[in-house]
Amino acid sequence: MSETLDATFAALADPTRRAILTMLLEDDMAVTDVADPFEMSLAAISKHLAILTRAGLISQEKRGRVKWCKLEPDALRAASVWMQGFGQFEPVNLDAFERFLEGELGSDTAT
Amino acid sequence: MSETLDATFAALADPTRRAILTMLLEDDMAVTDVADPFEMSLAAISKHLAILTRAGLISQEKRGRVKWCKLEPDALRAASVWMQGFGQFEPVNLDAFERFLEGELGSDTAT
DNA sequence: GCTTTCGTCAACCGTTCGGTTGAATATGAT
DNA sequence: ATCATATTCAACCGAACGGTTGACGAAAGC
Repeated sequence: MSETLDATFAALADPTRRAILTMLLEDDMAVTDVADPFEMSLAAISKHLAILTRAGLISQEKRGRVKWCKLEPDALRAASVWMQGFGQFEPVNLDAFERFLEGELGSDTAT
Repeated sequence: MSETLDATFAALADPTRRAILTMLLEDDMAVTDVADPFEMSLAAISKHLAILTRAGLISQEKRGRVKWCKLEPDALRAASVWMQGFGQFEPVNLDAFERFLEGELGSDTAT
């Protein structure tokens, strides 16, 4: 359990990996497409994806020659709960977040 | 902001440091007392405390020859809010989401 | 004063991390 | 069959990590 937190927080400590997770929020992606926006070798991205997979934050499924990466947000729950234990701050500052979301959904309907 | 998250998550990725934070949940503590339950040199604990301080997760104040360590749970907000973003499964515009987070956390964004 | 306690600093050590390159392995397309 | 695409593997690199030890400075105690 402690090892889970180790792996989760360590995985989240890298900006490239956080960016990857954010990209996967939109949709599942192939490894090559994940790598595309980064100025870094495919092998490096492959390693980052392996770390995210080991932490359980994503899953990878090979279909044909393409390996699809899928966000597994449930893996964040343990870490989130741990942090809530320190919650002198509000669990979620949801007021602002919801206002943000409403503005978002109202203005940008392009997708 | 990205650097803040880097530092926060990296600081949280070590079980010793998480244990220290948990101890400080109870009360402020002197460095020596923090080190006491660990089977590790004082210097090592001192380094861990420096990392936690750099991440803003604790503050240290020297009174006399004793340096007191105090939990600063607000520093967890940035990380917590970031993770909450993965709990909401609306198709969010992520650029706007980033801007939202920056506005939310603007107070602690070091220059 | 001298000594003890508190804490950091500096140098070192082995391991892990984040990246590179080049070769290797599958699978798909022609 | 051949060629191209998708992805990983293996070896390597420099930097950072987590720990140790020993010396050091600053504040308290006797």
